[in-house]
Amino acid sequence: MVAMQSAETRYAKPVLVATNKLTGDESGLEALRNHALFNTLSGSDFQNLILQSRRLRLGHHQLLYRQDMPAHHFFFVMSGRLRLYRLDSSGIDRTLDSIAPGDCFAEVMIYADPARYACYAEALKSSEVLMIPVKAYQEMLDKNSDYAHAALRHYAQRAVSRFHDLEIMTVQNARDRLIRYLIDLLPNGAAEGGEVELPLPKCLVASRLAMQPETFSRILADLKSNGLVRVNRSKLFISDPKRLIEISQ
Amino acid sequence: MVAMQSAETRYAKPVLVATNKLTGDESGLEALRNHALFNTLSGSDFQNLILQSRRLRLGHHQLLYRQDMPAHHFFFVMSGRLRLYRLDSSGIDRTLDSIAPGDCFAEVMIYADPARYACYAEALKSSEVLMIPVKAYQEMLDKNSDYAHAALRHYAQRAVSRFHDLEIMTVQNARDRLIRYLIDLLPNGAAEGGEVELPLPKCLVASRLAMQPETFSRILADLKSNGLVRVNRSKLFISDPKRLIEISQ
DNA sequence: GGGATCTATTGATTTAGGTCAATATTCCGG
DNA sequence: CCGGAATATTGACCTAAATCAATAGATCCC
Repeated sequence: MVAMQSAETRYAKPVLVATNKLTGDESGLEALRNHALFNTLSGSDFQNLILQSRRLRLGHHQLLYRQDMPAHHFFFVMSGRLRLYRLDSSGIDRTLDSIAPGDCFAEVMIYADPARYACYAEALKSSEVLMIPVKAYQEMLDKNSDYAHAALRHYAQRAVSRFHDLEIMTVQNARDRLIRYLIDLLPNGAAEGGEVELPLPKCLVASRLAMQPETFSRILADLKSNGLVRVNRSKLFISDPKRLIEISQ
Repeated sequence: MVAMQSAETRYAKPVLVATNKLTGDESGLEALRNHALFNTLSGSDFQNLILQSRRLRLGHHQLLYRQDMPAHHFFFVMSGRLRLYRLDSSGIDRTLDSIAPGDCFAEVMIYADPARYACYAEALKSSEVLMIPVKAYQEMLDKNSDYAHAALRHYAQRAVSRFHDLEIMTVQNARDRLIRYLIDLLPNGAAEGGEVELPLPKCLVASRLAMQPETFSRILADLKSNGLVRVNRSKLFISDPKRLIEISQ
C-alpha cells in the first residue's frame, strides 16, 4: 500500500522552471566551495562553474525532477530538505533517500548515455537548490586530473553508502532495522549518545525501512517505554546507543 | 539467526597469498579488455597494467579479503563465482552481492583514504581472479581524461545499481521481493521470459532478500505449482514475466 | 561409489507485524 | 489564533512469515 499520496499525482506540472541567475558572489556558496566535489577546484574554475549554475526555489512538496527524465543538471542543496523516491509499476511510492543542506545529489546516473534521472526528487519543505550543468562540470574534469580523483572518491563513497543502506535492509525484523537506522543517524556512530532529528516524516522513515507507519510508531513507543529513546516530535534523544545495539542482538 | 556458518569462522588464515605473475599474453584477458573500465585504455597502458597484476586461484569458500582490511588491489573475475558480504556486531553474515566472471569488484571504496575493503569477499566455488594494483590504475587515470570519464561512468552505474537493489528491499512482502529479484535476473527485464540461474545458493538468496530459507523454498514451490516458474536445481525457467509482475501487484 | 556433510524441502506451530478502524496530534494557511 | 488537512498514535484482529523439527536431496572426498 501507499504510505502517502505520491507527488506524481499531486504535481503533474512541469518542473525546473523559475530560476535565478547567480552573480558568483552569493551568500551560501561557502558550503558549496567546501564540498568534496568542489574544494579542489581552482578559484577561476569554481567561479566559472557557478556562473553557469542557477539557484532554484522549491515549495513544499514541489517536484524537482522525475525518474527517467533526461538529466542535464545535478544539484546542491542550499537550504530545506528533499527526498529521493521511485515509483514502481503499481504506482507505489518508495522513499530511498533524504537530502540535507550541503549535500550534492542526482549525480549518480548523469554519466550514463543518455543521462537520465534514476529516481524522483521532491522538496519536503520549502528549499533552495543550486542547479549545476553536468556538461560544464565534465568539461572541467578534463582540465585537471585532481578534479577527477575527487569526483571518483565522491562516487565511490556514494556507492559504499548505498551498500551500507542495503545491509540494513537485509536485517529481518522491523525493530532491529529501525534501531540500526537510528544508530546510523548519530553523528559519531555508537560512540556516544545524542539527539538526532529524523530526516523524513515518520511515515516516510517507515516506508524507507519497509514497515508500516503503525509498526514504526509501536516500536518507537516501546523503545520509549524502556527508556532507550526520548521522543520529541521528529527529534529523538538516544542516551545509550550501546544498550540499543545490545537489545537488537 | 545465521543462515550459514560464516567464512570468518571457517577461515581465519591469511588471504592473498599464492599468486602467479602474468605474462601479458594470457588467455581470458579479452574479457578484461572489453570491460568498461579498460576498453578505453591504449594498448600500452593496458599491457602495463596487466604486467603489474597477478592471477589468483581461490578454492571453494576461500576468503579473498576481509572487511576493513587495507585495500591495495581491486579484482576482475576470470572464472568461478564470488560473494560479497558483511558481518555485523553479532556476527551475522549478510550476503549483499554476488560476482560473476567478467565483473570487476572491490573498486568502490579504494579511492577512500585510507583505502579499506567495505565488505568480505569469498569464492563460492573454485575461482580465478586477477588482482590489479589500485595505484597503477590511478596513475593511469592521470594520463588521459577519457580514462577518468570511463571510470566515473562505471562508478555512477554501480551506485545506481545499488540504489535499485535498495528499492527491492523496501518491498514489504517476501513473495514480491523474490519476484522482483527474479525479474531483475532476466537478461532483458520483463520483455520476454527465459532461463535464469540463481547467482547464489538458495539459502544465500534468501538471506540477500531478508527472508528465511524455508520461506524462500515455500514461495518458489508455490510459484512452481501455479505454473509461473519451472525449477531445476539453481536454474529457473520463467515463461511469462509479465504475469509474474501482475501477481506481485 | 558410498558414507559424511552440507543444502533444500515440507509440516506443525507460534509470533511479528500487517490491516482496518477510531482517535489524537501536529502542521499550515488564512 | 483558528480551523481544516495531513500525520501520528493506539487498539483489535488476522495473516504472512519466522521458528522448530524432521526428512530428503546434493555434493564432496577418500
